[in-house]
Amino acid sequence: MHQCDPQPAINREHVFALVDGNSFYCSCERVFHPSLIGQPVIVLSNNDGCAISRTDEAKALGIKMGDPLHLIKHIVARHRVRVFSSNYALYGDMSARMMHTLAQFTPHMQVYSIDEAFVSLDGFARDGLTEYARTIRAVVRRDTGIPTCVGIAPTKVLAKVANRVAKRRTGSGGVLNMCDAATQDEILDSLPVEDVWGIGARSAATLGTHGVRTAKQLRDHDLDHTQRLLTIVGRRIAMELRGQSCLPLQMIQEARKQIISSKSFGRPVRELDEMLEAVANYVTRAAEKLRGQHSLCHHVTVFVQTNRFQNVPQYYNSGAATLATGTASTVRIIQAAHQVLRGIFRAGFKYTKAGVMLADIRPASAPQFSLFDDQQAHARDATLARTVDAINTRMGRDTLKVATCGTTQAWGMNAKMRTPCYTTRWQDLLRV
DNA sequence: TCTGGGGTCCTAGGACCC
DNA sequence: TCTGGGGTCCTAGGACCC
Repeated sequence: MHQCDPQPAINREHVFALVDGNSFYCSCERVFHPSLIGQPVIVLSNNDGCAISRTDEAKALGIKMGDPLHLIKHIVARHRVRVFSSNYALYGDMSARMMHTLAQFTPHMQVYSIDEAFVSLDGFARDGLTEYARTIRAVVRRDTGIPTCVGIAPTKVLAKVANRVAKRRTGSGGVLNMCDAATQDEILDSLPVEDVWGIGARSAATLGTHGVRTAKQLRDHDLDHTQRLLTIVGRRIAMELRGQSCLPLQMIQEARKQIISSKSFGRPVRELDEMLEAVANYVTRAAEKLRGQHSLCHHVTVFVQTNRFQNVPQYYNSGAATLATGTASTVRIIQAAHQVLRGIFRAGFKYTKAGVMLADIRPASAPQFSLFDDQQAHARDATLARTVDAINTRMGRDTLKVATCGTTQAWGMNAKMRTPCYTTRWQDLLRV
């Protein structure tokens, strides 16, 4: 019996609302630059590489998600597209405000990503759902300045569909209620199957060879066959399209099972010394996150790579080390990562990217020491890290750091069009 | 010159054990 | 020619998401 098989004995009706910020990063920029309203705006990925957020006006100019900036320069110039480097401190803070506002409506919500949340509307009167969603939208707009759309449906997958259609249909007022069967039929029939949440290009191609091209066709396809094609994941999606909820609201944010810090360099790196410095910085970020969720890691992976888009000598390598005792100590993890790096680094290449992954993550509350461990040393590590974190929280990131992180970071990333951190740094507060 | 970063889940297959 | 069977654990790779 599959865990998502229908359970007629219970047959509880759910209602999910998916609230999703429109062009979220661009909208954050607009909050602090009202002159951007009505203008084409894009926000770039790290190193000012690709467009990762676009307003409707920018989309209308043909700018696609992930388009490299240097390939759309002509559009940007001709139509005076306003371009911003990404400012994650600002977006993270705006996200927190949006989620805080949503939480005032119900404690039953799941923060799904930086710009969207599932909200449970179980138990609300069916005929008041759309109006209630309009209220939620209006309050988020009023209290944060962020425009949103809301999709309402009996399952998460359908709520995703409803949200997507609400964004596209002007006249929907930003809200679409897909609770009734007739609306579901109509919308799923006109939705390409690859636009369903969880169906990517590969799955869509597989389904296409069996004549399944729309969301409605996937919904009505034989479930066992769908599972043979797309594993249990596909079966769940198909069931959700039928209105049978298999993806529950996850209100608790579980601790991360892996933590990655990887970035392209602002310019190519050739020397081991610079690479050691970069890796030390990446470990510093990852270890901060690790301590932030009160975990220890037992495994660290390091990788280095050259520019895969250029016709130059290519090199990629990765290596890993196991930490006999779990640790969240920046110093200890840097030591391990540096040892791995020395093993995989080859001189003579122009490296453009490196990264660090922490894995085999376990709670710090129950550390397991090996027989020969110096437990007092680990306790000292923990105390040191706590002190450093406290100072950096108060005085700013990297006020205190490990010496191998260097001071110049000449390899660091570019962000030439970054707006100030209006909400998270005193010196960047708006003056009125 | 210039092409993101950080996650999750599932499955298959190998190693190992009894 | 025939070469056990069943279980667990781990890892790599695929697919997808925002």
